[in-house]
Amino acid sequence: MSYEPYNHKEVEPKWQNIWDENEAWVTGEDKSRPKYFAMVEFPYPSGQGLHVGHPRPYTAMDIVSRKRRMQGYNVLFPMGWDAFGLPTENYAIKNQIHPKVVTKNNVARFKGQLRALGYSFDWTREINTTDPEYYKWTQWIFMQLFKKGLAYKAEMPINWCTSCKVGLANEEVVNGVCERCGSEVVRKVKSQWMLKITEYAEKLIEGLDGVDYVEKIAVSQKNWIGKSTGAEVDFTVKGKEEKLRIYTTRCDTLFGVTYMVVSPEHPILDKYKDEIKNWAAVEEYRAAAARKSDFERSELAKEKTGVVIDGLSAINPVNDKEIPIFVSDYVLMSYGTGAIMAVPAHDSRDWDFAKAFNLPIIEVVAGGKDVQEEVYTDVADGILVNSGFLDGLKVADAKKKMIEFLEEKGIGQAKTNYKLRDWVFSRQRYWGEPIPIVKCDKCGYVAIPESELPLQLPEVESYMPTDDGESPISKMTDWVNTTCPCCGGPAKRETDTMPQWAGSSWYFLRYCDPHNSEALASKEALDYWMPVDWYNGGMEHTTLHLLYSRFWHRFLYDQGVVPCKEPYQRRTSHGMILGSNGEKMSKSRGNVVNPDEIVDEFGADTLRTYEMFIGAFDLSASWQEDGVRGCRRFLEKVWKLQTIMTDEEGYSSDLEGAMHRTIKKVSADFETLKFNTAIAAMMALLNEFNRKNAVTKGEYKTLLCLLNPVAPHITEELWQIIGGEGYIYQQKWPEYDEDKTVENTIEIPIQVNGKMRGTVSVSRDASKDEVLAKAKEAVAGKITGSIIKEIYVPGKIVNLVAK
RNA sequence: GCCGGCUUGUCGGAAUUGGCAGACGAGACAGACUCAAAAUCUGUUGGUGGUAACAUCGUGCGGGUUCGACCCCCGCAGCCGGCACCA
Repeated sequence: MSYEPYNHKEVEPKWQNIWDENEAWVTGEDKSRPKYFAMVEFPYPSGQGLHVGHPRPYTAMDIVSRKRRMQGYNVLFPMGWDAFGLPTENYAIKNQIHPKVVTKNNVARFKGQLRALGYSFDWTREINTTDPEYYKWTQWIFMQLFKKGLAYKAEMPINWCTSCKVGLANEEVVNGVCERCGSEVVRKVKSQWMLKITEYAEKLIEGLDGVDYVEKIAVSQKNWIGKSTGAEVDFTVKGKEEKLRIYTTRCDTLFGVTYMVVSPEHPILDKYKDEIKNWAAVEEYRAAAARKSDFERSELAKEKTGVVIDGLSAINPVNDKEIPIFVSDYVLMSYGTGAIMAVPAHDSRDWDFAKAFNLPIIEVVAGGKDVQEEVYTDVADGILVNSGFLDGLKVADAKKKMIEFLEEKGIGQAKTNYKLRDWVFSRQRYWGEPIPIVKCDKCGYVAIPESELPLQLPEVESYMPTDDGESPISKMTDWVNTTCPCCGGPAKRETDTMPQWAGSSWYFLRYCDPHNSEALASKEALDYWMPVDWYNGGMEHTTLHLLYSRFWHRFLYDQGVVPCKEPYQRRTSHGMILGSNGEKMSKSRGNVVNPDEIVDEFGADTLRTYEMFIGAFDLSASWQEDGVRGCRRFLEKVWKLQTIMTDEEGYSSDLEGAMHRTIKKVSADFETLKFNTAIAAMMALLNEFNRKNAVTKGEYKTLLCLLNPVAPHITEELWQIIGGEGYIYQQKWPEYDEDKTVENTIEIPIQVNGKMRGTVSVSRDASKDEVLAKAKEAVAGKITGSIIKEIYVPGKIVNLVAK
């Protein structure tokens, strides 16, 4: 057979064009076929273009999508752009180019790069969060949240980025600095739009039961929501009617309380200002705390600081003991009630604080070491002591009994708390969705009529936030001044915009029906396509994006807009691709690899194969150029098989088992994200052909079909060269026969006292006695003493225990 | 400090989840082809001892459970990631 060396520069564009002409990846309209909705996280189209990290998840889900098509599913595998965001805006500010233009250019670049990688995205369903026809529905969903009371304005201390001049959600503050720009974050009071995600805390926990998320993702969702059950207890302020309410998960330790702590923002301080003798010191402490971010206040291994409130003290309601009250920044106003009871014997933070301030430590759970020397927190099996009516009880029983007592006396009650906080939804920025609300002096905040959606971004002269931190839109008085939809009087539009998370919180719905102008998607489309069957994304989104989008989706379900409670049936995550030095790729480290160069030199199929072969999909992996070369070599060997191909359509008898085993392994590994071992299995099969120096046409075809999802261009070309029917992407996924995956004679390892001493060949259905007899014979000279125990795991191993 | 994850040859990484540790790839070494090199092909390749058969050690460290442990349990160290001292 004539043979030309493999030229990826010809073959890859050729097939990309043919797929386009054939509309090979346009989603089928036949809703009687079983559907499969596979989704990757849509990218933010940054100015840097695609990074080698992007193709890892895209290739993985492309493999799944291509396999599903070959299995006969109607596949929806869409792509879009999460295009609102700060880098674009910052670029616009710097260069005075409209962010719309910047976005358009970046999208064009990304799209070209993705095309060159041969992904089977259905581009007829492309979406862009900055398109008014898209954000019309983002605004519409916000409006529904507003109408149901889940969007509200609140004056509250927020995280304020001194550089971006925007408020950040707690979730967006990383290591005490702004997640996006790295500048210092301080606390500032501002009126913000908030979304009541906390109202959905319980539903968001429950929803995890019905879906298939990778364990660690489900765990981080739960930890983030942070449900805890405990009790609220009222302590009396001595000599006053005033009650100081605390939240505790350890109400069994109430007898061990030796002091109380309130957060620096606690209202009780201002209220009794005049009676606090050391007010100057308290005020100074508060001022210092206000300058710190939550993160700094919670910084590790920090010395406990605080000031005793001289002039106020509290009475422990269970034993009427008088105890001091401190103010300290280790207590946060944003969790619980902003005040705690301190039990130094059994809480390490309280213990540290008590040691620092020389406060008494009273043991109330026995079982640890001396609590004066060491805190005792792991009290699951502990028994209550020094605790009046709780003495002798186990911790769990003591909790129950104490709650009964508190409720009976009216001084406390059981209470469930969540760590989750409401979502700060406003940004004082230009490049985001306008919030479709006006403020009227008479009517307050009013939603604009739905018929006026989309509320489009006005053109502004400068994208720079104003010095007072208001959005640049606030200067557009023509746009800002409007009439109240309620009373017709003068009103002002909201000038804050939505965060980038908004557009990505529902995009999967739009993919189902992207051109619908009547609704975010038709009921028919949603009924058929939702939920997303498999959603893969980065670990960095497992708390923020995932939780926000689940929240919006669950809300829409409650409103009857979507047919299912949860948006994603299965969620997996991929690991990062690191530089060859094992560090994160970054310009400053000089270890960035540009995928364009790899595609140019080695081809898209090689890049795809390498990114899948690089290591376990969910772990980070470091980029090795030698590994890329190895994958190119593999593909070239597959290419060369055409020179040793015979005309037989079937499998040769000596390789039949290997063929069936490989089909089985590759099929299973693609489902469990073990792309690396799937490719290794195909390499091993190829080596078999080369060892024989022959491959039948039937064997070759099967290998090409298995490899096609990973390396679609070269396999398509080879399919044509060897005269396969139609296109390879239209073939059926290879099937295997379970019986043929098992070999008739198997090698059984023989151990003596747990150490390998040899192997024996036996037939697959050999009896235990037969195997043991052979085994003893095989290792006869290696046994000292007599055999006292014989272990045979059928088909696996023999272990002879001798003494 | 808390919560996850990780630690296996020279390197990237496998190991059907308690059953032959090191698949597959890379690198290195040797050979073939070549005037030569590259490419390609073939072979060898965890350490130690031995001509060899083979023996022995070996999955971060220390213990344990088990006929048998990379895998399970207890303790420790190092690295990576996340974090909101959550009472």
